[in-house]
Amino acid sequence: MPEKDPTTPRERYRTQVRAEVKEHAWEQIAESGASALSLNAIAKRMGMSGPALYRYFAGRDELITELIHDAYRSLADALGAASASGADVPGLAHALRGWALEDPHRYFLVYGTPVPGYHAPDEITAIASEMMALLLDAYAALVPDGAATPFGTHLEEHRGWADGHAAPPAALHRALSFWTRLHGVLSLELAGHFTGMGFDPALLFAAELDDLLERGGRSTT
Amino acid sequence: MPEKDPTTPRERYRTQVRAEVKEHAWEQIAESGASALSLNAIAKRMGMSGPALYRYFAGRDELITELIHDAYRSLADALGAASASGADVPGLAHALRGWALEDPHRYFLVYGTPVPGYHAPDEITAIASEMMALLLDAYAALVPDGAATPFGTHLEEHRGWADGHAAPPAALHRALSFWTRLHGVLSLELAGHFTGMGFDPALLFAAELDDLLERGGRSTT
DNA sequence: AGGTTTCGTTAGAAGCTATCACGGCGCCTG
DNA sequence: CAGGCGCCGTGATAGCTTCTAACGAAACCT
Repeated sequence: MPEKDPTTPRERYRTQVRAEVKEHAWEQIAESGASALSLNAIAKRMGMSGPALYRYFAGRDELITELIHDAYRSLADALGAASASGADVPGLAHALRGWALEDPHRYFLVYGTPVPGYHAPDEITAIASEMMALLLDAYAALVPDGAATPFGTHLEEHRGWADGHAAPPAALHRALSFWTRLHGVLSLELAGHFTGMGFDPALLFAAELDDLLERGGRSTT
Repeated sequence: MPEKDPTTPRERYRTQVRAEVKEHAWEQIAESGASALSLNAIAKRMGMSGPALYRYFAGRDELITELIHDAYRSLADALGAASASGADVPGLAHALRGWALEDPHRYFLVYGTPVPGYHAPDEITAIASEMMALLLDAYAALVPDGAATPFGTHLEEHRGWADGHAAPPAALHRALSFWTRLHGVLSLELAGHFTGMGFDPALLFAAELDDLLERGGRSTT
C-alpha cells in the first residue's frame, strides 16, 4: 500500500495532465516548430475539446514559456551531467552539441529568434548563470592567468554576471567566446545555412573548438 | 514629359502597391516581429479590405519569402558597398554589425529560427554566395597561404560553395570562422541574451574580430 | 452523505488565412 | 472615340486559431 502522500489526488492528476500536454506540445514542436503550436490541436489529440486546456495553462504564452523553461533546464542538466562525470572544456562542448542535435527545435526555443514582448523571468536567468558557472569552472581549471586582453580588463569591471565566481578575467573572456562561437556554428548548422555547401559541419565545430582550446588552454603542459 | 516607358500604367500601379504593402509589412515586423505579421492588418492600414491583397501576393508565405529575399539583398548590398569603398576584413565586419543593429528583426529574418517547411530558393543561395565571394576576396588579400589545418584540407575537397573562387583553403576556413563567430556574437546580442550581464557587447564583438584578425592576417607586415 | 471545488463541456466573440463570385473601373484596341 | 476585355476591390463564406463565459457533472474532503 502506498505511503502517505502529501499531494492530493487532484494535484497528482493535475500535474499528470500538465505533463501530458507538454509531451504533446514537444511532439508538435518537433514536427512543425514552435510557431505552429496549437492548443486546440493538442486538446484534440488528447481526446478533449479545446477550452479544457485553459484549466491547466493560462494560455498559449504560458505553455510556451514553460516549454522554454524546461528546455533551459534540460540543457543545464545535460551540461551538469557532463561536468559531474569529469568533462573538461571540450567535454562540455561535446555535450552542448549533442543536446542541440538531439532536438533542433528545442535549441531554437532557447537561442532562436526571441518573441517581441517576451522578457526572461528570473528563474531562467538563474539557469543561464548556472550553466555559465559550469563553464567558468571548466575554464578556471584550464586557464593559467591569461595575458590581460583589453576586453578582459573591461570584463573585470563588469563581472556581475559571473555571480561571484573567482575565475580570472581571462577565463571570463574565454567562457564568453566559447558560448558565442559554438552558438554561431550550431545555430547556422541547425538552421540549415550549411546545407548544400558540401563540407561537414561537425568538422567545422571541431575546428572552432580546437581554436578555442589552442588559444585558451596552454596551462596543462 | 516622361520618356517612353515600356511598362504599362497597370504594371506601374501594381509594383507601387506591392512596394507599399512591403513597407507596411516592415513596419509591422519592426514592432511585433515576423510571426505576428498579418495581411489583414496591412490591408486595413492601407485603407482596403482583407482579400484585396491576394491580388498582389499569393499569400502570407509569399510575402514573407519576398521580405526574406529583400533582407538578403539589403545585406549583400551593404557588404558590397563597404567592399566597393575599399573595406578590408574588419571593414566588412563593421558593415555587418551596422546592418544588424539597424533592424534586428530583419537580421533574424535572415539568420533566425527557420520556418519548418521552408527551403531557400536558388535566388537566395545565389545572394548568399555573392556575400561569401566578397568575404573571400577580402581574405584572399590578407591570408599568406596558411598553414594547412585539418579542417582546411577537408575544405579543399569540398570547396564547391566557394563557387570557383581561387582563395586558398586557409582563406576558406577563415571566412567560415568570420561568418560563424560574428553571427554568434550578434545573434546573442540581438536576442537579448547579454542584457543584464553588464558588459558592452560592442567590445565583445571587437574582441572576437581582433581574434579573427590576429590569427588569420599576419601577412600585411 | 452533503457541500464545495474542480473539471470538461458547449456556445460564442474576435481574429486570422484564403477562396469565391460579383460589380465596376480602367486600359488597350479596333 | 467607343467598345470590350481584363484587372481591381468588395462582400460573403469556410475553416482555422485563441480565449471567455456559463453550465452540468463528477470527484474530493469534511
